[in-house]
Amino acid sequence: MTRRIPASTIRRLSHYLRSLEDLEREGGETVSSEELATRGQTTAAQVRKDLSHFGSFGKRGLGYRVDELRVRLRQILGVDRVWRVALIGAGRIGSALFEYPAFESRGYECVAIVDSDPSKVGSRWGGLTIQAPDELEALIRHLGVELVILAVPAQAAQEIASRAVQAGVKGILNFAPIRLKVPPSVPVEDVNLVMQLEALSFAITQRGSEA
Amino acid sequence: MTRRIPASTIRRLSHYLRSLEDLEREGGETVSSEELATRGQTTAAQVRKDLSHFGSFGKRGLGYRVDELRVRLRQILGVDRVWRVALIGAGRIGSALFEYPAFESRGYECVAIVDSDPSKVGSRWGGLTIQAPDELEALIRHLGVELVILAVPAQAAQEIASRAVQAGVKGILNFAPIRLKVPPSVPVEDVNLVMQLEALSFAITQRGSEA
DNA sequence: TTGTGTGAATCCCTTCACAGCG
DNA sequence: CGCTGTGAAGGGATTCACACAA
Repeated sequence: MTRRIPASTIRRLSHYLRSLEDLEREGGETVSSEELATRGQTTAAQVRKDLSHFGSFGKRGLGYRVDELRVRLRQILGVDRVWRVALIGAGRIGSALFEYPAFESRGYECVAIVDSDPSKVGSRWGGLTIQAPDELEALIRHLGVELVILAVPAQAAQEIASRAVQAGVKGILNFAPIRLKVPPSVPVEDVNLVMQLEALSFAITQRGSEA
Repeated sequence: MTRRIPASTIRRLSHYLRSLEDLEREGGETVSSEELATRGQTTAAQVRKDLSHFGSFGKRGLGYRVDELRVRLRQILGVDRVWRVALIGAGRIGSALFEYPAFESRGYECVAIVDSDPSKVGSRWGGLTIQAPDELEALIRHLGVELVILAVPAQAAQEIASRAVQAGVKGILNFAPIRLKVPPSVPVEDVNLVMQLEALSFAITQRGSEA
C-alpha cells in the first residue's frame, strides 16, 4: 500500500500524532483535517494527502475519530511497540538522553549503556551497568538491541556504527558530526546541532542584508 | 543577490564548509564540485547550483580555491563572527550543550545561563553564574544576546520564547517539543529527538513490511 | 450541509546538458 | 582540453478544486 513516502510526510505524521495525544487529553472525540493542520503548521489538504498514503481513516462530513487515528498513526510510525535501544557513549550527551523522560514514555527502552572510558565501565546508571565497547556485539545479540544511539566522538563513530550494524542493529540515531557509511538498509538519523545553529545564523544574516 | 534559498541548500552548505575545513587540514589547494559532492553526499551539479545562488567562486577548468571558498561560505552562513548565546535551562540537556566543544570552537559564545530552579540560581558553570528567569530581559539587553538555546520543559517554553523575542533575540534553537509561536522574522530551529526516533522506527517498520 | 479523498494543476527543487571561460 | 555556471528539462511534493459520502 505504501510506496515512496517523503521524509517531510513522516515528520508531519509525528506532529499529527502529538496533536492527537493532546486532543485526547482535552477530551476531543473527532478532529478535522483543518484542526490538525492548524496545530501542525500545515494545510488541511496536506493533512489529507499525508494520511491518504496509508488508507482512508476519516468520515466525510465528520472528520477523523481521535482515538482511532491515533492508534493508526502509532502503527504507521512503528511506535505501537517497545524498541530496545543501546546507548553508546556515556558522556554529557549520553547522560542527558538517558534521563530524557520522553524516551521511556514513548516506547524506547534503554537496555544497555556502553562507554570506552575504563573509569566509567562498571558504574551504574539507573538499573544498568556501563559496559566496555568490546562487549558491543554480545550485548546487541543477547539483549535484542534494534536501535543504537551513537553519542561518541567523531573518530570512534564509524567503527562502532559498522560493528553495531554487523551485529544486527536496524537503525542509528547519530550524534557524531560525520556521515556514517552503513548499508542502505540501515536508516541513520543525524542530530547535528552545529548545522542547526548555522541555519539560524544564515537566516538572521540574510534577513538583515536584504532589507 | 540571494532570493529564496531552500533549507536543503543551507544544510548542504554546512556540509561543504565542513568538507573544506577537512581539505584545508589535508593541505588541499583546490577542489572540484565533483570532490565536494562525493564528500557531501550529493551531486556535482547540485554543488555548483547551490554555490551559484551566491555568486561564482570557481575557476573554469580548475575548480574552487579551498581557502577562498571556505571564507565565502563562512560569510554566507554568517559564521564569520562570534554569536552571543544565552542558555535557558540548566538541566541535563543544558549542561550537555554547555560542555559541547563544537559550540565555542565554531563561534557561538555562551554569555548567560538561566534556570528557574532556585537551588541552581547562583551556582557557577565555567565562568558564568546561573541567573533567575526574571533577569531574562535585562540579560539579553545588557549582554547583547542574539541567540537563545531553549532547553526548558514544554510548559515554560512559549513564555520564555516570547519574552526573549520581545527583548530583542534574533533566533532560537528550541529543544522543547512544541511549536513555538514567534514572529516570522525570528527563525526557530527545532531539535526534536522523538521525531527523529520515530523516523527511524517508521523506516525500519516499512522496510520489513514491504519485502 | 460538512469535510474527506483524490485527480489535476502548480510550484519548486534537482538533474541534465552544454556553452563558455581559463 | 577540464570544469564551472546556468538555462532548460524533469520529477516530486504541495495546493487546488470538486465529486461524493455521511
